[in-house]
Amino acid sequence: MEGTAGAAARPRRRRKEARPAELLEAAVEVFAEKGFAAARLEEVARRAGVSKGTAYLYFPTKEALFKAAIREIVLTRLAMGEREVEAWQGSSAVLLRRMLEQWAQLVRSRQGGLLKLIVAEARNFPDLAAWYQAEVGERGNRLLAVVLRRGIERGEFRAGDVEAMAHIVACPMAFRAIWSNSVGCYETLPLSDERFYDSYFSLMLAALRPEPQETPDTQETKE
Amino acid sequence: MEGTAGAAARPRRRRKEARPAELLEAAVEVFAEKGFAAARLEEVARRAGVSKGTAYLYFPTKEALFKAAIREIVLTRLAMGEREVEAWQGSSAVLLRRMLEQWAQLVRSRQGGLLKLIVAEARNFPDLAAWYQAEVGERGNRLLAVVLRRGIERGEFRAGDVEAMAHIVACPMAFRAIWSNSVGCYETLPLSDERFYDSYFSLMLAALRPEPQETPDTQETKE
DNA sequence: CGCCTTACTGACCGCCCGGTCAGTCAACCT
DNA sequence: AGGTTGACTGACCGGGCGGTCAGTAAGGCG
Repeated sequence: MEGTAGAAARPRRRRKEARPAELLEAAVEVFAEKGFAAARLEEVARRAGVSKGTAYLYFPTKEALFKAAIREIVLTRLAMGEREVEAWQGSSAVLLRRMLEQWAQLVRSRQGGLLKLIVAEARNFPDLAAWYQAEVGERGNRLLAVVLRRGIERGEFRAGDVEAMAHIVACPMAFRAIWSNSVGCYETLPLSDERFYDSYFSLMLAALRPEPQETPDTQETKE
Repeated sequence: MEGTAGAAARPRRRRKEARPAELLEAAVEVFAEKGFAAARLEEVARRAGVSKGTAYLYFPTKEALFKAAIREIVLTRLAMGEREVEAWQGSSAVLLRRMLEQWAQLVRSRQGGLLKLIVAEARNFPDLAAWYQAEVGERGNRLLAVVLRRGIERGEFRAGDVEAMAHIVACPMAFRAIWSNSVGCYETLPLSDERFYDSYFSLMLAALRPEPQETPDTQETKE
């Protein structure tokens, strides 16, 4: 926070402890904005309030800084969600909605561009892609699947291929995370947050609703 | 096709007509793989079976080639869809499924990485982002909305915020288009195409299904 | 068959940025 | 205060790539 703002006329100061975190935060911002290759280390350093040389005191290469930034920011978020799911007492629909809303909040934050960054650089950093898929993608999906399974057992949701359903339920959020931090940055999104989330939750809950007792496909075509 | 494959020991040939298209195709491939900044013009030229100098005979700068490639590839696809929707006679659910399947096919093609490319470079090329949003994103969404509106009028789908619903229905496809051309390139996707599409179609059709006649939200409020 | 046009080549240039390191000065110790 | 450490700086280097252009030969024409 401090590095980003007060870069002007700063007297040279020694702050060994705070530097790495400031650099990582600045790095995620710049990398998410420009992509790895187009990002300039001098700009990362400037936003962190130090000179380029300083960055190299803490990270040996541009690539190391890049990977450290992603790993650093990503962790510790799912753990919170996992704890909440375990402790939850109320209805599964509300739990589901709560989780998605927390994700939405993350998307709007400073680090919202992270998923886009991963996607953009996956083919240049296959090891990073594999790590992300396993450690974040799959783990998040498992968490959602737990919620769905719980809802099915309680009779709130209809049964089905739980993991696939979890994945598809997550897709609109994931897509919005990517889109609103790329194309949506310049062209205002055609769909307001409110309309998007209203329709999103209502469609997903409708999709998960148990089948009606009679055959579902339009016995009488109303009109 | 010819440029990509037979680059070895090619005798120098004059083919003024075919060059631009070959260069554009190679360009989309390389740009989608590496991103704009990391892509090398020499590699684009090599895949098109020519030398770097030749590329500059047809496109003045790297950026011009980049934008031409995207615009070229993107167009003429929606028009087909629009014609099909207009002429369709059968059920809206089948039409919807057909459209999504055609999109899925496009994603698996050589140009599948295009959406990922747009997303990755949007912040470096704001004008391109705006153009894409308006000319492709919104137009595609309008097309889907037409299908939904048709389904609602025929009593096949439930009413609602049609444009928002169209957007959300499209999200899983869009996300898969991006993901399978980035992270999914190296880590095999945890969900097979078959499972994904099965659950996708079934969830979306369930979401669009008209409300049951009794009050939808669990007549006895448990919890 | 020889000449001319021009599509095509690839060696070359200059800039830009990742990475280095000799020097500087803030902070702490005594 | 003076000395010492080591966090920090920024000028510098070298390589790599976007972009150029003088030269080469394919192909058409008389």
